[in-house]
Amino acid sequence: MRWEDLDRECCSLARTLSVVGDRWTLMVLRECFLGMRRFEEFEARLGIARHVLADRLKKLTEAGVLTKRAYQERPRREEYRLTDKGLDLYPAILALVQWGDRHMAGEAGAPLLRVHKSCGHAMRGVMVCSECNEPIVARDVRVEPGPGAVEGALPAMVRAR
Amino acid sequence: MRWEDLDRECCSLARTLSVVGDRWTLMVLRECFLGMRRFEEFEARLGIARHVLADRLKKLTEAGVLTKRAYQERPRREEYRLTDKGLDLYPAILALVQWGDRHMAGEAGAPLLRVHKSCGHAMRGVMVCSECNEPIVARDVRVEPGPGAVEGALPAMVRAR
DNA sequence: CATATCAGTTCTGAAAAGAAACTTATTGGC
DNA sequence: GCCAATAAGTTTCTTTTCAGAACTGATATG
Repeated sequence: MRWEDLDRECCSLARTLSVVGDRWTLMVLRECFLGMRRFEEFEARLGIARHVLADRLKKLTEAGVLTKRAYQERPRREEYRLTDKGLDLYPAILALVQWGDRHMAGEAGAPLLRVHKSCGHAMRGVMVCSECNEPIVARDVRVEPGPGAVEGALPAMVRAR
Repeated sequence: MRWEDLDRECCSLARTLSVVGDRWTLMVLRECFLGMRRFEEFEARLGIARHVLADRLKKLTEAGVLTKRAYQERPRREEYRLTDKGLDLYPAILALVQWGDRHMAGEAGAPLLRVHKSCGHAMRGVMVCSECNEPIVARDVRVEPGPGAVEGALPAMVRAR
């Protein structure tokens, strides 16, 4: 299976991974969320091979996650910014970071704290149910075919319920 | 840079990605959250090469995300289950899936619906602030050095604030 | 006019993935 | 007893992708 074909799969995770399901891509996005915008910033901070960085920035731009805009002419220099679609990835990246804070940090603790500007507190993100506002745990969620479901693509245990 | 070294990086995202930052790994975890446990189930549903699957299951087990347990002796057959550490990845995977539902689904809509068993409603997960319970958007979060911070590892714009 | 900056591209060897056959242990049918 | 089937891998071989380093091109600076 080629990863480019994943965007035609009937699975939102596969479709998402066809865009961001790559280590370097996610690391580049982390830098974007920390305010980085320029090619050399990404390179210096990540230690990524330049052609891989160029490739990831191009793909993210084509996918509409980043936009490329000139920040100066003569010589023309471009920078990359998150689009609204890109900014929407924040919960996913925050969830991954928090899992690392919790399960992969040493005794020292989390390397970064996040402060919610609007309330002023150091915070964690908590996934809650849009309907009852209670925190979500995996065992409390059941899956059903949705409007975009394709026959045969669901696992037997989902169909059976 | 080798990805195996990422777990020693001073960045929780890098540390997380050293464990789950691989397309196949995340697809395997999706199957785990859908209730799959056996080697052949993973293989049949994902179309993954067998030695790649064996490698990912081994790494996830070593990382403590899955546990291997025999579901029968003679012949001995093993299955893989999510540990608590693995179940903790649910918010991250849900966030990725929902991004796909929102930005990558066709006109047909999301392939799956998720039902919150405890309240009975079809739901989305919403990332809210642990302190004020308001939904989190990227622009509303500021980063500060945490207890596990390492000098020089923070971007200039974080140090400057 | 040599050097520096920034955003890339090109080249080459190494690592990882894909496809398919092979292995091991055991049960069930003929 | 022998053959096929099942499940969970392992091995082998080929193709693709990746990492590292050097090179390019437009412009500004000393």
